[in-house]
Amino acid sequence: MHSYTEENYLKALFNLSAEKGEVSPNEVSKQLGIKMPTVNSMMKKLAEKKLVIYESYKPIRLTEKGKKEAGLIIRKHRLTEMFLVQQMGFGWEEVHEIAEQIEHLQSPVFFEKMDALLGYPKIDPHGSPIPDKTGKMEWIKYEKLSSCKAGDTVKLAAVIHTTDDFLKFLNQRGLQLGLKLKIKRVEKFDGSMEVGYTKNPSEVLSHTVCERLLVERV
Amino acid sequence: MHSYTEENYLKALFNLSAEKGEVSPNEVSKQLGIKMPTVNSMMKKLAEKKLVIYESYKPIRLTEKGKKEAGLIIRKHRLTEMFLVQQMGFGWEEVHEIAEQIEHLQSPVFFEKMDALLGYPKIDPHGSPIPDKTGKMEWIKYEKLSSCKAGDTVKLAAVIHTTDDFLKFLNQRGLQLGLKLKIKRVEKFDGSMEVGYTKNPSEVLSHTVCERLLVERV
DNA sequence: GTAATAACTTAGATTAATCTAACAAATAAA
DNA sequence: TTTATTTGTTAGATTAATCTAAGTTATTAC
Repeated sequence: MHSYTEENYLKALFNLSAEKGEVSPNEVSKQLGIKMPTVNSMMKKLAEKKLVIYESYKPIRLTEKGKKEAGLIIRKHRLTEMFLVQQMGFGWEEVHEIAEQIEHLQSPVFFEKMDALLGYPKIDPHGSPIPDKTGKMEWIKYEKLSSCKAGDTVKLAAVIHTTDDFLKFLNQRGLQLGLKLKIKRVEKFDGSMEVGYTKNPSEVLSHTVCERLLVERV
Repeated sequence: MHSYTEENYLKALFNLSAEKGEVSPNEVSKQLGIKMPTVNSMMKKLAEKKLVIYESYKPIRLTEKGKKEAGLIIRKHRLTEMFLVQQMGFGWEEVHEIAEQIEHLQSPVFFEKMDALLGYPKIDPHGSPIPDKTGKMEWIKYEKLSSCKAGDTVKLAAVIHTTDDFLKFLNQRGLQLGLKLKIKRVEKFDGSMEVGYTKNPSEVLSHTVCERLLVERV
């Protein structure tokens, strides 16, 4: 359908515009590590194909068609991550790079098989929602750990900004999805938190970390 | 390392030159569905990279380096086919197309994991040997069914020229690897054979089919 | 052994995706 | 509000992979 390259732009646009619904060429350029003039001409091309709405000096917006296409690529990415973890035994910090490649495969049966083998999962190994077959995706309304208070007990539901380093950091501390955390103390001046959980009665997490952990109340 | 395109040329060269050790540009052109001038310039490029030996109006030969690279791609292809059949439940007629894409992924860990999960298989689902980690591959010396005689009992060991149609033909007749066949009759004038096996006491196979089935004596 | 055919090569054009250099517009700072 | 900075655009070049058209070399057929 679309080229490998176009798919990567669509994905970047989808992720970057998630909050505001629009992105600047500059952001896309930085995200993909591609120079602005290249982004510019690609946006013209995607606009031709009715995947984005784009006018000079105005922000870029995905069309409905563009959102759908992007959602379907992200679906393939997240299904793949789930497959790599659940069926192949990879760690959650290892799967992103592989999924970046597999997401571009053109083979509906392959992804349908994955989906079926996994029992039609709704989330990926990091707790991010897997878009449905129409490309639509919805985040469950989790709270950030950073917005919780001392005394709260919560369950780790998702991780955002999942770089390999961050995931390894969590691995080292035995922090995984589903883990029940008791918030023991919140440091006012820097927002760091002391939490306790099964394997570790006292762990201090920086504000930056707490901002990246999404939790459910228990 | 090499581009997707280069990899496809290497694979084609490997397969086409398997018997004689050399190929003509014309054969490559037909195999890949690419016009001769394109093949010509790609051969110059691969010669630059020391992957092939090529001089005008002479046949093309892979260098040792070229054979190794090609072998490693075929390794990835066949490991993938095995994975798709054994771990994901695909039929042997469905896997080629998917493997054509996955073989180009750049992720050693991914293929190592596959290999391990499969128990380091030596053959793919069609009985073709999987090259080792150095790209080397050896065919076990099977016999063609067509070279057997009435009264022989053999075991189906591999299938060659495995088009989807042919594999579906075999599926319909319950012919699968490992199956024990008794040769009941060989028709002299057209080389067709009547064979019997568990599910089917009498099946007539054309000479063309018998040429594509490799067997071991039992 | 020449002529016809097939195979091969060269030359030059095209498309996709990228870049740099230079210019234009919008935003931020003074 | 003028200037400086950042952001965005245009123009033109580059590389990889392809093509068509035209010419060249081998091979096959007579």
